Amino acid sequence: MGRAPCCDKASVKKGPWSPEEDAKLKAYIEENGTGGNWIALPQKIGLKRCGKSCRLRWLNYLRPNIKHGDFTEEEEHIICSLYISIGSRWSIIAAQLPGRTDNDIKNYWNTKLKKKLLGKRAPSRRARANHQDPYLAAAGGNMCSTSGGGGGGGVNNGGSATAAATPQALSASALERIQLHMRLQGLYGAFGGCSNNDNNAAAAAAAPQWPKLETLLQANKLLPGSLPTDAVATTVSVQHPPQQHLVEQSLAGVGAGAAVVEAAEQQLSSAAGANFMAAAGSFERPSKLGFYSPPAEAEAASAEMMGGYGGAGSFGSHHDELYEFLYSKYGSLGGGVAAQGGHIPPLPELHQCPDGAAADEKFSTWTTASCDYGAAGHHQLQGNSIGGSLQDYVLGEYGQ
DNA sequence: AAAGCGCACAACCGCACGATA
DNA sequence: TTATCGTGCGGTTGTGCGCTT
Repeated sequence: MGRAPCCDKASVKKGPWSPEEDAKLKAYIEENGTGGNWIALPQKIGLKRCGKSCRLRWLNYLRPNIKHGDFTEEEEHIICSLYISIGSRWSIIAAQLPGRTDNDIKNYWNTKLKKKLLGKRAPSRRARANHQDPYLAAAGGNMCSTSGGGGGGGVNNGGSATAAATPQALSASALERIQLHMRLQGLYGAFGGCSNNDNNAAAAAAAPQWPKLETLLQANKLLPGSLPTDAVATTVSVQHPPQQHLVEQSLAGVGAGAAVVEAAEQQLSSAAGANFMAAAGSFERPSKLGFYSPPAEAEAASAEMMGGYGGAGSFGSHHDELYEFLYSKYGSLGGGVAAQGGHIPPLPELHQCPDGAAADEKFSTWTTASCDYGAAGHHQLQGNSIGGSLQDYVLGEYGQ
């Protein structure tokens, strides 16, 4: 038995909202709130709209303190970092950007930021149906393989990879995240052995370093001088104090640890942070994260990864297909090849929250750091080594 | 001038989840 | 325990505008 539709589709109005409808909805909610029932709301105020449509209109457009357009460089950086970390969880990303809606960020990513970072044009709708993006192919397909035949792709399927975690099954989103990670790490330079010269050249030509990274590095002088530049990773720390919402970006080098992050927070709090603080009150923590439930194997990996933090049982860990793929490929999340003499150093691991606070809810990520929603404004940077595994994967496939 | 095309944004749709009866 | 409902999320589609040919 299918579920009943949320409203009578025949009698509800669709399409753009009129100013009158907006005014009605806004006035009512400002006066009475939603009443905890979006479905019933349109009837109460005489709108021929679906409750879900009302909710969307309010959240994305009519709500106070909504910002549209003009994303700052800091916001772009946060979006990019979080996209690599957690994928297309737009509501979580939006929660880090006060005044921004998930829809806004999603649109901005799909129409501008992705192209800007990956140096590609979004395929036209017409072309989407049967066009494979060459860069995605570079990241997860057969393009650069020096050993595989056709069809199977250039990814080693050995080990304990399961069907669900095979590279063929990796989504475009996961492959995009690999690409972005590589690009931010400058890993495209490691593709010397790539067999497809045309695509390799295209990738190199279209692979500018993450444009804001160097700028931020120079502006904030966060890195110890001894660190190699390609050891840089981006991290994002997030703070949710009750009275303020502060997002800070930091750049941490290998071994720099909490002190560097803390210094970054101090340096940036007067700049980027101030902008976010000005928007205090407009931020709502997502009440539901909708995390994908991992299989037992990945759950065990979580416990391993979270060693020292009390095990998986104390964490609301988030896993995704990329995480599972890397785990199935390496059996653990520690960097191996790259860490043991590879010319690209492992990513930094941050094992300590800058303020040492406990967090009540966390989601781990496969990148170098994750953002946690902490109780009472606490926050925590959680390190892991998935970035190392990712580098192993990349180097193993393309760089050797 | 008009058609084609790409882009940006708004809105819709289906699904999954949590709450509750 | 199960069915139902409301809500939230992410992917997709619709639409209007401006630019190009």
